Order: sequence, then C-alpha cells, then structure tokens
Amino acid sequence: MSKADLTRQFIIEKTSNLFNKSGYAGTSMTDITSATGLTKGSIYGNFKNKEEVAIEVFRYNSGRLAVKMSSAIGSEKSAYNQLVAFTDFYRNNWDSMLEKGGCPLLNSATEMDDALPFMKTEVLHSFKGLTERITRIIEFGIQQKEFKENISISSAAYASLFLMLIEGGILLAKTFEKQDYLNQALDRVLKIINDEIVK
Amino acid sequence: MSKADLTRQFIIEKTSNLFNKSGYAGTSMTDITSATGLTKGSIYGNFKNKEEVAIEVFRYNSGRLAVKMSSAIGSEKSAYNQLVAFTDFYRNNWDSMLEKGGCPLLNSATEMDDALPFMKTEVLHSFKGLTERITRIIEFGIQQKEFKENISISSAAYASLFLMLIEGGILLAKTFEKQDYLNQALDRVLKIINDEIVK
DNA sequence: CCTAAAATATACCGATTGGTATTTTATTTT
DNA sequence: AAAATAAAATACCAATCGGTATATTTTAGG
Repeated sequence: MSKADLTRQFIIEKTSNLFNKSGYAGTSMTDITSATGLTKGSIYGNFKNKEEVAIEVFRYNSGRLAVKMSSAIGSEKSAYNQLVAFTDFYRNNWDSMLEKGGCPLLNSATEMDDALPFMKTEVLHSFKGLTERITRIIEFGIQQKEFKENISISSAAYASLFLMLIEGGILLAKTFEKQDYLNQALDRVLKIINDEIVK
Repeated sequence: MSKADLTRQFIIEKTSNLFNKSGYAGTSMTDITSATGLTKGSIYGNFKNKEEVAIEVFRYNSGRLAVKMSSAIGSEKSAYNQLVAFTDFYRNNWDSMLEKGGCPLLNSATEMDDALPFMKTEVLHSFKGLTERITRIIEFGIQQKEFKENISISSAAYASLFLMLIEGGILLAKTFEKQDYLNQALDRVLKIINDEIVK
C-alpha cells in the first residue's frame, strides 16, 4: 500500500461518520479538513473533488456493513441460523450503527435519488447486494430441504420484504430514539421466517 | 387572509417540492427566489430565516398528506375498510408522491436527526400523529367487535409496524424506481390485518 | 385622491463555498 | 548524502452562501 493509498484510506475513515450524519450537501470541505487534520491541498491531492470523497466514503460504509454482516452470517451452517444471524446482526450492532449516523444505505438513498444522481448507482448496487445475499440464503434453505418447497412469494420477494421492514425499523428507531422499533421489525422478520418459510 | 399570509402561503407551496427533494442543506435562498419568482427581500420580509421556511414547508407537506389521508379514510365506516383505505391511499397516490420527492416524513427524518435538530420535534410529531391515527382505527375495530379482542401485539405496535413496512416500501420503491416494492409492503400490511387482526 | 403603512425589490454585507496554482516539506531512488 | 519525485501546506480564486439596510413600489384607509 503506497503512501497515497494510505492517506486516501485515512481520509475516508476519518470522514465516514461525517458524511453519513450530515449528508453530502451538509458536509463541507472545511469539515473534511478538520475531521482529518489535513489541509485542502492534501485532500485534493488524493481526491479529484468532493463527490469522489463522498462516493468512496459510501463504498467504505456500505462495504464495512457487508463485511461485518458476512462474518456474522458466515459462521452459521443452516439456512435458518443464517437468517437468525442476519436479524441478530442488526439487533447487536444498533448502538454502533446509531453513533455512526444510522444505516448508510437508508441515509444515502434518501438524499441521492432526487438531487444528487451521481451516487444512485452505488446505492442501488448496495441494496441489490444485500437482497441477493438474503435471497441466496432462502434458496439454499429450500435446496437443503430445510425450508418449504412452495413458499407463497418468491425468495427475492421475501428478501426485499425483510429489508423494507428493517430499514423502516431503523427509521423509526432513530426518529423516536428507541431501539424497540427496530427490534419489533426484526421480531416480525423472524415470525415471517418461522410461519411461512421454515418447514 | 392578509396579503402577507397569502404570500407566505405562496412561498411555502412553491418551495414545498424543492425542500422535499433537495433537503434543507441542499436548498439555497437563491433556489427559493427562483422557485417563487420573488426576491430575497420579499422572502425575508415574510420569514425570519431559511429555517422558518423549511419548518413551514415541512408542516405544509406533512399536513397535506394527513388531510388527504383523512379524506380517504374518513369516507369509510368500518374499521376494516378504513385500514384498507389507508393502504389504498399510498397505492393510489404513489405517482403524485414520487413527483413531489417522496414521503416528507421519511426524507426529513433522515436528514434531521443528526445534523439539524431544529426540525426533529416537527417530524416526531408527524410520525406520532400518523401512528396514533392507525392505532385508533384498530382500537375502534376491537371496540366494534369487528376485530379480535386479544390481538397478539398492541394496537400501537401494529400501527408502528405498518408504518415501518410502508416507509421501507417507499424507500425501496423510490430507490429501484419500481412501485412494486411499495405494493408488496402494502399487501403485507393487508395480510397482517386479515390474518391477525380481523376476526 | 391623498397619505400612511405594508410589502417587495435593490444593492450590498462578511463569511463560506468548492476548487486551484504554487510553494514547502517528506519520501524515495540513485 | 544528493537529486528526483511525490505529497502536503499555503495562499489564493471567483462564486455563492445566508442575511440585512435601504429604497421603491404596492396596498389599504380616510
């Protein structure tokens, strides 16, 4: 890893919470310099503009989420336990997610889709990655005869349904400052799994 | 209605989509003047600052949502039909909501809770109003012997669950540009009503 | 119709915005 | 250690930011 790459990574990490909390429009170059302790010349020596920093920060935030989730799910063998680990991931990491400014997918998606199209592709890609991951677990469970053969909606539909519930739960938990809302969403996800998917 | 009040209302209406789409940080005073055709002097003659415009715009946006929903629900007599009307409201008004920049509650809640606390109270109040409205319908249904006496979670818990599903559905529908996601969330709300609430 | 008041427009303010050219400082390579 | 190269700091840019004081226009009352 070259010095330049190291500094790039340093800038990304130091501003990751900043962008997630204040958004793209709400984060200034001065905010970035004070968060990193570097000067503007250094930032622009490593990134071509503010957009590029924001994109890399989003990739970092959503990437880290994906990695942490993978390690939580990966240790489980059965499809059922993988889905439980998926919900537990949100349950156990809520405090950490909250202090980082909440779910980067939710935050970026709401800011980007209207005014700032430059990151839409990134956000879309992250959402797809997450739903596909859950979809594959369900399909794996079906294949392993662990789950019903004829689930009433498609695996992908269940995956997106879970994501909606969880993102909605995050929204309310953050707004009302009560994790209970997220837990309620997660409990509902588990109920659906038990009632409709598990044999 | 005085001239001043009229102009205030005019400014609010003309900038309502602007704030909902670009957010508070992403909307400048110049944006406001071009959207209204008025000058800065006129804006500041009617509002004390940008914050006040944003607050009034949010009140207008969430208020209109509440009014339109009330008129959709209000014509129904039974609690069940009121809940169906509630879901149909989102189904039928999706296009309109989309071109206004999406759900103002979702948009404002995500931007406000970290960086801009001045509007948190407003957003919270709107969320509470919405959940209380649904809670009352469920309680009314129970009272009318239309719904089960012993629902498995509280009326308020069902109400917030529905809201999570719908806001999550809106998020995905907007991100993927497919109303199907919202419809899926709404179908799930109806399924829960039929399976767990209706006698 | 004239006058007082209210509302809007004009012109401006200092501060901050994103971004760049240039100089200074670190880091490699020879 | 000297020379070449890369990276970071300084100093600056025009443009825009939110906001205000003042002048002009519009409205309302007698």
